[in-house]
Amino acid sequence: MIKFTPAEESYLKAIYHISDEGKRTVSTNDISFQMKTKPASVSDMLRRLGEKEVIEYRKYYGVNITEEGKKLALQTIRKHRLWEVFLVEKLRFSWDEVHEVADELEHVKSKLLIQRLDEYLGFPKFDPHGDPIPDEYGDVRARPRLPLTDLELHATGQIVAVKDSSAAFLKYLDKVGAYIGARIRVMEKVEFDGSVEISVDNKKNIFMSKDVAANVLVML
Amino acid sequence: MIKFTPAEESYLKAIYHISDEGKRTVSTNDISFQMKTKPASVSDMLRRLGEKEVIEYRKYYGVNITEEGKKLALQTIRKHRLWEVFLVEKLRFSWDEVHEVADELEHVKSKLLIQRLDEYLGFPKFDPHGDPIPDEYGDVRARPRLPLTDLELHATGQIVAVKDSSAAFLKYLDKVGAYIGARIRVMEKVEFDGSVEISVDNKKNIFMSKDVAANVLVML
DNA sequence: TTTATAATTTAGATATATCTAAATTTAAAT
DNA sequence: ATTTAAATTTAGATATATCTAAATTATAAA
Ligand SMILES: [Mn+2]
Ligand SMILES: [Mn+2]
Ligand SMILES: [Mn+2]
Ligand SMILES: [Mn+2]
Repeated sequence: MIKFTPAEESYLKAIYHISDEGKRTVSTNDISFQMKTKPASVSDMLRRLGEKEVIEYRKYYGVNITEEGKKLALQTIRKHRLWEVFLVEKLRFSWDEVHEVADELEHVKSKLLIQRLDEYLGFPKFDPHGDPIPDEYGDVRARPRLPLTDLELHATGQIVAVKDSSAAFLKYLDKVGAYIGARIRVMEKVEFDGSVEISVDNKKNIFMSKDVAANVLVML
Repeated sequence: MIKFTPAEESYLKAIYHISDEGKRTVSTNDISFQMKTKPASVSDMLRRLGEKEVIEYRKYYGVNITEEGKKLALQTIRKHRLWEVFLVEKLRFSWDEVHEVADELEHVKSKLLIQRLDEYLGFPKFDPHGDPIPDEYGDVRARPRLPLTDLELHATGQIVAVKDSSAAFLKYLDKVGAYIGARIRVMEKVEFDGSVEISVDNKKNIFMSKDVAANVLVML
């Protein structure tokens, strides 16, 4: 069994996430941006991850994650999301406080720990941001979801996830009263700036700029 | 605020534990043994910890932990023991499975996490091995405890902790039916080899070699 | 097709954390 | 008071993970 350092796991996770956003090949700069490290540091890491065969690395042409790499990344993502559920469900963290802590907890090495945590949490399928939790084999069943901006006028749906998980964005959603699970209806669409007005749980109405709405993911 | 790496925290914890066993001054070799690293590595770390003023380091003469260092060590010990309680109480780990995992979890940096964990666990005062959990200011109220070997014939008491926390020893105690909280009475003391026979909860009798009994700590 | 720009890699530096082997110091024995 | 042995430190090496500055490569523009 090859061993991976926390840094290697984090880079691999980043590469997986970027791949998952549609890009087949991931560039050094993409990773550099995501990881907040310099491109030079990324190049060095890519060489090492390539040697460990979790990515295919062609100098100057970017990387593709291998099947082996995907599995590993999904294990780390699984741990990250389970810990996020734990922090919110058991330790009363708010959804904007969990990410940094989960980024540390995800590297703790113990298979038993994660099995038991999963069981203790009741085998949750989604994390506090609505993202699916891979099973122990790395299988993820993503539910179909689309940005709120794609909904037609008068369409109804349910908020199921957020695209941006930054504390700032999440706190803003809290403030206006948007949350995962909320039943919504598009009350108005402003052509001019793409902003929308939605009703939440048939109770209150919320105005959202296009930027905000684009980061709110819904299910019909 | 000076920052400390996981390795620095671990060394400091080791130095604290060795100091706590009576030694005022801790030697390089003592630390090397405890940390399972070479004396050369220890010397290097001591230089760094000395610069950060958590220990007083006089070359060739060993180290003394400072007040600042003691505080820091106790914070790490607090985290370690709270996580051990979590693993046993919530995740059904056995007491011989928790130490290595807690050794990783103790380095996760989040004040809120530990506050909430403490609260979630109901502010436990002792870990699964009977060791006291320092409060958030580093105060420990150690209960008086003595090795089972010190008990007189026919004396009664209660098992409150173990001195050796190795998996092998803990599993052995499980096997013979000794546990923290057990009410015991010394039924026989063998002069020849120092072994003892004790009754547990007035139900069953256990034979213990001197070596085992010396690592079982009791309260009268 | 040449040239310029942007992306990327390499080289060399710093910091942490470990090791082995050699040098040094302290403490014990003669 | 020497000598020796044990403990400790230093020197030099390796591995990880980062950086800045310089060199290289690929791609877009002219
Ligand atoms: Mn997250
Ligand atoms: Mn999440
Ligand atoms: Mn422990
Ligand atoms: Mn313990």
